[in-house]
Amino acid sequence: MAGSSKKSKDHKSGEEGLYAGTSLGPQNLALNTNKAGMEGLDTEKINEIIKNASEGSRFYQHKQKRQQELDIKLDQMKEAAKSFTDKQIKEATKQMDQLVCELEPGRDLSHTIVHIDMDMFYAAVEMRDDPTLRDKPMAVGGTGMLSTSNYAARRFGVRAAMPGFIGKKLCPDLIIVPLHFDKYKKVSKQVQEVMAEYDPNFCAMSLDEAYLDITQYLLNHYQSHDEDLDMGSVAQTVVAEMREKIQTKTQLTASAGIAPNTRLAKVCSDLNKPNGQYYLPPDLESIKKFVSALSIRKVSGIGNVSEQHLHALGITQCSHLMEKRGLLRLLFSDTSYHSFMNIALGLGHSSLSSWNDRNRKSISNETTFKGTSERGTLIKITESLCQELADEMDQKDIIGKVLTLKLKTINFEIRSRAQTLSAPTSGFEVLFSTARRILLHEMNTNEGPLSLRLLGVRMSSLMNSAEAGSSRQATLTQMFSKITQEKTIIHTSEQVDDILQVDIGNGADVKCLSKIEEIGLHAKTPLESEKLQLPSEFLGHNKTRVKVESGTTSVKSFLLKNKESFDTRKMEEYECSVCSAQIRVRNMEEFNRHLDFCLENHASCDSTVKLSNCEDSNLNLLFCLNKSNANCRSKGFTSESRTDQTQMKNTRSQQSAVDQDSVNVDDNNGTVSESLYICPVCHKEQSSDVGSLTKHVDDCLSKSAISEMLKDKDELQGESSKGTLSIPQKPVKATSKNTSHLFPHGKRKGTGSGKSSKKVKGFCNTLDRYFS
DNA sequence: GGGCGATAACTAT
DNA sequence: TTCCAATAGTTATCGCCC
Repeated sequence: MAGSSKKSKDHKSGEEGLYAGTSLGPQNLALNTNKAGMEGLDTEKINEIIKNASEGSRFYQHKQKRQQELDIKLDQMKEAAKSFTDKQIKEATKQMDQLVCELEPGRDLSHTIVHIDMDMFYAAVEMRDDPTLRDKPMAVGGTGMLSTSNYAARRFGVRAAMPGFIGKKLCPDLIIVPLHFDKYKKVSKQVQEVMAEYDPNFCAMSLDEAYLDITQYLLNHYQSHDEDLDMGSVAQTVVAEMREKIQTKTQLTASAGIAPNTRLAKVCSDLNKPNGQYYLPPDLESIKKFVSALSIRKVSGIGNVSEQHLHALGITQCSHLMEKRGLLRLLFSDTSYHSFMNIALGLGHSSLSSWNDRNRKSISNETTFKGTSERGTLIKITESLCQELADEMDQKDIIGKVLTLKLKTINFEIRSRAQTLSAPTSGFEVLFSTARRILLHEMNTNEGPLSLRLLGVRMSSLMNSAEAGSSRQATLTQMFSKITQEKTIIHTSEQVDDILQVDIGNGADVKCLSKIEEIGLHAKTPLESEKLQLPSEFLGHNKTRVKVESGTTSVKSFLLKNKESFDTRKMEEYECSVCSAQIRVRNMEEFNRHLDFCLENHASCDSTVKLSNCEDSNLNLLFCLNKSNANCRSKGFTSESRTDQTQMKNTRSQQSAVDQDSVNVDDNNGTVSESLYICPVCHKEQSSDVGSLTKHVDDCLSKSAISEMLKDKDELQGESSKGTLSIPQKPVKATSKNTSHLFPHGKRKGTGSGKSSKKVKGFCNTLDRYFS
């Protein structure tokens, strides 16, 4: 990064806009020299080469645009900074002093935290295995992107996260070795074996990086025997010994930082690289001295953008954070200025337990490809991404509830579109149909053809599938047993609206449900449980939405008794601008889903009638079934009325009522190439005869279908370990596998505050990761 | 107007 | 010639509801 270069302009004045607008190109494209072995380089020359190699490209233009946007923000921030009165700054400084008083007592100097970082790990492994590479500039990766480089290459400005072709421009003799992950994993395991001797609960951050808390080790091996020992020296000896063991075992060197917390240990490990270590004594005086001289960019969590924000205020080293604390308080969000103060004070995690307890929050799969706008190709890529993601989730026993599709246009603009599924799943079918629907919607609503170079699928709101599966299984089992007992459930299409959703936590707010399968029974208090005649295991779900079936006698009587307190929403009718049908919905969200569906199907295949497998495909179908909507039918929407079967048969050639996920879709034009009928309720393949299908749908929605499901109850339990539970439209994975990895539902933290107009918007970073 | 869920966007390594 | 990844975590913002 230019910020640490002696020759770069930003060193002249922290108030200047760094490289922005200079002949060296946008600041966000400048070489980041914040890496061991990259000190004292001729950054001006290197940046010129980078600029020449990139200029004119879409990537360069994108970076320029982003930098211009950032520059505007930086200017606004500087203006705002100037506008504050002395009184305001004084007051803010006082508030920050108060914050310091609150933070300081949390300082814990009793732990000895070690950060181990393998030197140029991937490159070192390759050099070890091929001695001819040792004295030559080399990097590991591909022409697309380099993962790491050796020190000889770093002298030319070649570093990680740099495209290979730029590396070649900087150093024509650069040797690029492809990645061999299996090898790195093996070596990493060897390193971890050594670290485990010193702290069995060490926290691996990646293949080449880990934190250890050696406090207990020191106590066990040294302090308990001799209380007069200089524990600082002992810690250094122990860490040196550990590094030696690593080297003996792997023939690779490691560097280490020893400090009272993780933040400081991380900074320290970088100071004497390669093959060195740095010890920061656990006393306030040493820490304050160490931190105040520290460049802000050396702190983990402060990257390019954060650095530019701070530089704009004249803050280049950590001591400036303390000096300008009043400004920081006035300009940044609560989260940000809290983080800055923690950094300024040299605070961080002194225990690794909270890190070890971390749960995965999301899992994703993405790929970059040659830019294309071809629908079929993009759908194929999406499909393969979903398949891989589903497999990985199955392997890890995870299911998720929110699917996010990430798109990067050929101009490097990134978009993400998320959809919350009605039930957590890892099922490929749901993932793909949802991702595909989002993709098609984006393509249809984009101005002009949507050309993409990257697609990604991400699942979040994760939970452990075994855990979720067993609880859901219990719920369903309970539900079925209740149904068997009472035998009063009536499910016909007309009675779908009778399925109610009771939000007990909010005082029995009953809403009509459209989906019969979305049933989960929970009660908040014993009284509510009693009223609903729910088994005790449904207790304790605070403010949990309760979805009940009106046909269940006990529930029904409860609902009737309390009828007046329920606010049953009315359906409203809107005209769909795509299919011109009058659509009955409960809210705009439902209507939007209908619109999405119509847009997708109308645009992708005019003459082909399809039923989307979108979340509300049942709903869409039911609306149309009930309304016999001619408009829908004529506009390519599955709308055959069951009272109009003749007409439906006439449209059979139009592939009525098919589920896209289960038919062969010719992805090049989005039309259905083979006729297969899938029941939209139970998702099972049905006879290709439309009349039979219609009857089946009727049956599926009726009592007999429920009875059939009841018969399958035992089977459901028995097959739970096989995976997908075939409940209508709810591919919920119900596995009985045991796993030690628990994934409780990732609960969102409160939303950001600090909405003052003078706050710098968009300043969000991961600083707070380092504070619990 | 605060709490909260859903979604988009940003940032880091 | 090529023309800048993959993965994950956090924060911002909006809209709904009470």
